[in-house]
Amino acid sequence: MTDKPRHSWVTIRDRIREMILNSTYGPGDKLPRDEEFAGRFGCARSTVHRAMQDLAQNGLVQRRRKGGTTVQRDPVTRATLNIPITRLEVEQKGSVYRYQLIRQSMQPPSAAILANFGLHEARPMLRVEALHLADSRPYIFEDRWICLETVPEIKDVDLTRESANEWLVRNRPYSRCDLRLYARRGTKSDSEILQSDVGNALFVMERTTWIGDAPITSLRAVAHPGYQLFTQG
Amino acid sequence: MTDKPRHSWVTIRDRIREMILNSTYGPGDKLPRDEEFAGRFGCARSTVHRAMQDLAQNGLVQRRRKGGTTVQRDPVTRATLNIPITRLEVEQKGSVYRYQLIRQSMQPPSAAILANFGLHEARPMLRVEALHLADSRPYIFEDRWICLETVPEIKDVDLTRESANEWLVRNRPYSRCDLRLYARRGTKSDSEILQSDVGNALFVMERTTWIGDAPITSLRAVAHPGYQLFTQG
DNA sequence: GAGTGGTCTAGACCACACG
DNA sequence: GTGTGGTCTAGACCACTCG
Repeated sequence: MTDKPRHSWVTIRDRIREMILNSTYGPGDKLPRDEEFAGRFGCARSTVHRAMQDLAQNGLVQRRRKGGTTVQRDPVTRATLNIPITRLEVEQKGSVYRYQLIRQSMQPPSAAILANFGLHEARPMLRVEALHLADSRPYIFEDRWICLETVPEIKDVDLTRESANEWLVRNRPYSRCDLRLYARRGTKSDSEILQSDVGNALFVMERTTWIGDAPITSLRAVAHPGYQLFTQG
Repeated sequence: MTDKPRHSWVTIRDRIREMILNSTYGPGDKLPRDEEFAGRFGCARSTVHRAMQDLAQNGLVQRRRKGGTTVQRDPVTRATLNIPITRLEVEQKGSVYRYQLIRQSMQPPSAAILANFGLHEARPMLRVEALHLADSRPYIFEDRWICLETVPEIKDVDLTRESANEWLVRNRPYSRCDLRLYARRGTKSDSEILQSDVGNALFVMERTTWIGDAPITSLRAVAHPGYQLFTQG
């Protein structure tokens, strides 16, 4: 039955948030300086800073040096997607995972892939097409390009045994990730690979990653009909 | 041409990340204590803490009191989606936004909505069906339920003028948001509202929000064919 | 130039989780 | 119990940016 410490940054955050909610400070308003809040709450400035850091991260306020802290005028809904390794995703659903390499070859990247990376000149890349299966049924088909300059070791990996997805996630942390999600009607080619009806609604995820400025990989993953992507757990 | 301060937490973070990348510490390995790193780098422990906070947030390491810091065994790709107010999304694309209220009524929530909220008993809710248009073409159709106990003021809002989306985002910050994304074939009803062909692939976003434990709203938004959802800018 | 947030430090204590 | 991360403090200086 212990109370929350009066000066915990969580408490401070909730108090400030409460003031925003009850319109003590409305959208676009400037909040008091951190130091002012610190004095008012009887805590250290750094505690207010920690609270503000959290509010800013959740998009409720905006902070600028000299400009101060303002209540976000047009809040955005922020949601964090956790995209696990496909094998683990399948296994966590209690299904048996299987993986199948379809094609693998060195290719000059298509214009679309170059655009994803924001590159102006072609670089040597490895293209890998593979299918992830759950209980022997097609789960996700991925068409992936890997930059050989950034990831030369990939040439020595046996991609018939381990998926590029898994190897990369385990061995090549990225510093930036672009994501694009959309729905698409299944083509004849989709239907053959995913064993689904032509014209079915398919969920598509396009993902491009970099380490620093160096491109790592860009892929289009097409999921089986019925696939859903969630936030959190 | 100023160098980055030797003890900036960003520098410390990059150094630690580098050690993880070059396999000084591999997946599952335990990292030295923060204090150990601090001594090694010649900085304060809190600086190491700040660096670790960032690495943990990006899913590269996992931290536990007493258990120490370990390199994440199965990294997850984390992507943050920014979902703006629909009106702003449309306007930022340079299109003219229009909004159309289709239906509005008090209704007992369906079982699916109750499940979204994790509620066991029905509560009074307002159901709002509305269409967002871009350049007079259907953009997103939303079917929304709003909990009247949590948001009683919504009864006094003129939803023919302002969308529930906009009013809620501006006036009801949330503390928790669940998101579910998937693709679905358009039904006859979809095709009429969105003026698209029956059977088209539609992108669906289901979103449920709470403030504390109190349910705010739960909605299903169906986008026009061709809609894409991005990360960041 | 000057005001505000961002960071770094050194030290203290707390809280959780493992043995 | 005990070790580790989490937090809080007080103070100093830095860096961005607005006027």
